[in-house]
Amino acid sequence: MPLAPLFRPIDVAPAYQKVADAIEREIVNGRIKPGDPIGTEHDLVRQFGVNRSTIREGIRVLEEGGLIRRDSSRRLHACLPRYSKLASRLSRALVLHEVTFRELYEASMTLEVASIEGAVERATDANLVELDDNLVRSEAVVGSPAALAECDAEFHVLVAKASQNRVLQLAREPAAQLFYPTTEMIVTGVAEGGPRLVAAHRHLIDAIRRRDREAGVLWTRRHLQDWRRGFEKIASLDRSVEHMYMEHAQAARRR
Amino acid sequence: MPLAPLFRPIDVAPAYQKVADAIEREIVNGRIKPGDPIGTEHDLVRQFGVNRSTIREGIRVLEEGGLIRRDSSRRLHACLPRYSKLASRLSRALVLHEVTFRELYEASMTLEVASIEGAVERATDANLVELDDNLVRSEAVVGSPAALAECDAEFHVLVAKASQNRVLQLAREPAAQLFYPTTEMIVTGVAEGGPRLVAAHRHLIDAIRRRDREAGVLWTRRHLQDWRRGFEKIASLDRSVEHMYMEHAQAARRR
DNA sequence: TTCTGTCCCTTTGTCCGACAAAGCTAGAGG
DNA sequence: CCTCTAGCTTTGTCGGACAAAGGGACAGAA
Repeated sequence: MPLAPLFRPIDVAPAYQKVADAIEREIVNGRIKPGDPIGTEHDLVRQFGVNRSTIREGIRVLEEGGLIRRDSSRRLHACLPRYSKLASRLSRALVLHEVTFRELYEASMTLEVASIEGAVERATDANLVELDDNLVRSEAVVGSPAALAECDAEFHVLVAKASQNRVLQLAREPAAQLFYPTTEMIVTGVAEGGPRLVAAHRHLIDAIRRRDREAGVLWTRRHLQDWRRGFEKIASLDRSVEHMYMEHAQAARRR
Repeated sequence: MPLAPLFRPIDVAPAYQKVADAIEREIVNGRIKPGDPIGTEHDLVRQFGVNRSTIREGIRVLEEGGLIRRDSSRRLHACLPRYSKLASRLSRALVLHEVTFRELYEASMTLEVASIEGAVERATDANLVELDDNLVRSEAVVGSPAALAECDAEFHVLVAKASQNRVLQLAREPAAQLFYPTTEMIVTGVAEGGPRLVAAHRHLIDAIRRRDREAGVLWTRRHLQDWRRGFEKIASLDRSVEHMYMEHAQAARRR
């Protein structure tokens, strides 16, 4: 018979973890604001009363979590975690969990439609300028799959941004990052892929400008279905996202 | 006139970063599989030819990224990043970016509807057993706001799980984590809140069991609108998520 | 046999001290 | 007032050290 649970496990976190937690707490509850400097390592050594090596391990944890950064002069300061970095963590996780392209497609259908709906409703003139600019650049590289795929990824980021909904913006990003490399492959393999992609973007911008929700949703669906048709010429939707796709996300994260 | 670009910038990442990158690469591209042991710190010192302090800093980075863990005996091994941990990173970021409850509500409306649609279409018997079990436990604690809020959070995780779409599962989690504390406040403040919540869950399970998509979407909408009405009795939807809400997520992550 | 206590080796967490390289600062010199 | 150089500071890395805890092997007790 197992023992009755008389004691709860004791909290014995290593010192570096406690250092990280302490600093994190100050940032998350707002006592340290984004941009505020954290002291030097030596300062932290004095404040926490532990060795510099221990402090440094704690700093690594916070740095990886995106809560603190070193500016150009390597001084530490608190900062707002950046979406693209967080999203690439998630993309990495999705790859490791071997999600299928079907899951990506289905989730993106939902998320991109929601994005366009928000954009149609709330896009500002500044958003439209960015989108127009993206369209011009896309048209210029319609013959170059890699560059076009990059423009496509940026386009959808801009649409999400135009929705003014940061939760949505963040939620769609991981899946979108995994789409990106396949777009390049599809545009390469399917002759009319590039022009169709740019045409869809044009219709989407138009829908946003006219605040025409129906058209926005319609063209988003078509755009994604185009991706799907193109993808299915190359592979099955039930294939899991493969490891090699991560290399794009990795390169993006390092920037 | 600027110099012709004769040289590319040299990669001058610090050693600990290179260590982390090297190990990450092996895990992400599949040469090290989840569960595989990483060597001891001493092994890594030998392999990379750097000091143990440097190795340890690299390990912290990977640990925080969720790519490696220490098992009960503190030995290192690769592992699959856990959704709840990643999601709480995102929740933390959303709090720091001071997103509004309106953004949360709008995004969740999309994500939870998509979840239920997937669940209605693909839920297995095992999923239904879990949901039924959750319902029973919810009914038992309908008078206790904290416990009920926890059940509610779990319920929606289970629905997302039943959708069999892990991308969706991951995408909805950050917003859901921020909902959780407010649910407790609402159930506390609004008398009929608890019973209505449980009733909605019952209808949702019923819709999943009958594979009735319309009903599923309808009751998800109602459920969320209930939350919204309850929330608006307490505060404005345009208020930003506040720092104190993070404490729940923090506690969850530490587990 | 099965459990327990002991000894030893390994591994981790932490500490100390040190040093080169790069940034920053302030005073010297124009 | 501006520039340049000589410190001082800070970071990244190194080497070595030690206590605590885990794991394994082994002997003795129930």
